[in-house]
Amino acid sequence: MPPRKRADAVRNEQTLLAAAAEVFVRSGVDAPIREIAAEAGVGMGTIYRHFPTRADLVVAVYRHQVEACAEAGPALLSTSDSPFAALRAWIDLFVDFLVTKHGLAGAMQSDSSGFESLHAYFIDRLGPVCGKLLEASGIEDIQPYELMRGIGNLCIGRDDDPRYNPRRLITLLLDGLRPADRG
Amino acid sequence: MPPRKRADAVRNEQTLLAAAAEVFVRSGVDAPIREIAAEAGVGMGTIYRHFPTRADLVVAVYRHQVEACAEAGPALLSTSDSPFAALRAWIDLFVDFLVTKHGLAGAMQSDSSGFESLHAYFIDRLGPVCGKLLEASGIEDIQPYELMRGIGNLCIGRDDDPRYNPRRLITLLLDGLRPADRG
DNA sequence: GACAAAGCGGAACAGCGCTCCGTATCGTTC
DNA sequence: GAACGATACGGAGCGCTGTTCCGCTTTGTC
Repeated sequence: MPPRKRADAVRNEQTLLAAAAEVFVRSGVDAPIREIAAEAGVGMGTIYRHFPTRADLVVAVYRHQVEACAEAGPALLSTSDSPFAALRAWIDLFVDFLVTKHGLAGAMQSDSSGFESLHAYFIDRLGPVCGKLLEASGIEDIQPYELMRGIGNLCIGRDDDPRYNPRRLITLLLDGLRPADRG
Repeated sequence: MPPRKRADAVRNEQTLLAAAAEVFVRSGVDAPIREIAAEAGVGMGTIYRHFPTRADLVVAVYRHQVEACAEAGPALLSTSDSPFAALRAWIDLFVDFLVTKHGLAGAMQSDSSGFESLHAYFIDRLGPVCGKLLEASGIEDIQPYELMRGIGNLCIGRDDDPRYNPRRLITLLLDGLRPADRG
């Protein structure tokens, strides 16, 4: 078994998560590592030891919310009027999540350093959930990966432009998917 | 009237355009300025003098193709079976353009330095064209800005993943827009 | 208290955008 | 073709990033 972690290491990890959450809100998930280190009052080495890649840090900060989103899938399926309504509601949650975390949607598509595995994490955790909802809705025109990536892409960019509302486009997409005999 | 440009300046500008086009293909539109400078065999100062921002360079390289796309709008309208078919064909051209220029779709949404005005250029030049096509198709659910940005966003990301095909999603979007009585 | 082991800090290096100014080239004038 | 101002060029240098690496500190244990 692995040796128990030192107390200061545990403390620092918590401090870092709180600091990162704060900085992500203020400056987006692309914020400089130095800024997060400063906010936490630790050195950069400490960040890299606890979270080797940027994606690790982002995942750690948002893990609870991703988990909640994943668990909401089956729940919605059992409480909604129809499977398709559940799908719509779930996608609403997903979009809420993406648009409230500055730059997260962009980071997921970014091929720049540190973010590669973010994409994979979201797909791994939420893809199957989305798949169940699609299946229950009888939608076979599209795979979960493609739908989620498309939705993620539509959420990219500044959200302060009244001319662009990703939800409208996502609604259109979903309308295109809904077979005629479903609500 | 402005003084005539020096011969070496004209020569360099041409060299730079050719070099940038080459590098954009090889390394995407995010390629380091130094790489373009090296390819052209000039110093970085020369690039910045001719093209003060990155967007200026990108626009200069692709101006002809954007122009062609803009002019294709009215042409398609007069040769297609229906206005909606023209819209679809035009969007196909637009998507072709975006997916063949590595990173261009991403750059248009990028809020990072140098690319801000790219977005504006595309909207200014192609937005009205798209607007005409929407109008002729009788589509009032969506504005050209929103549609173009949505399409652009859907084209973001690596294009070597068989699981994700932006055209499928764009087709769905368009299906959602097509009123029942149109082809 | 002593002593590994674990963890920490931040200097240092590399890559990038962008500026700035000494130098080279051009076009013109005689 | 020589001389000279205007124009344009090159690239060193600055600031900001990510990332590594190692001497020093703290911790847990005996």
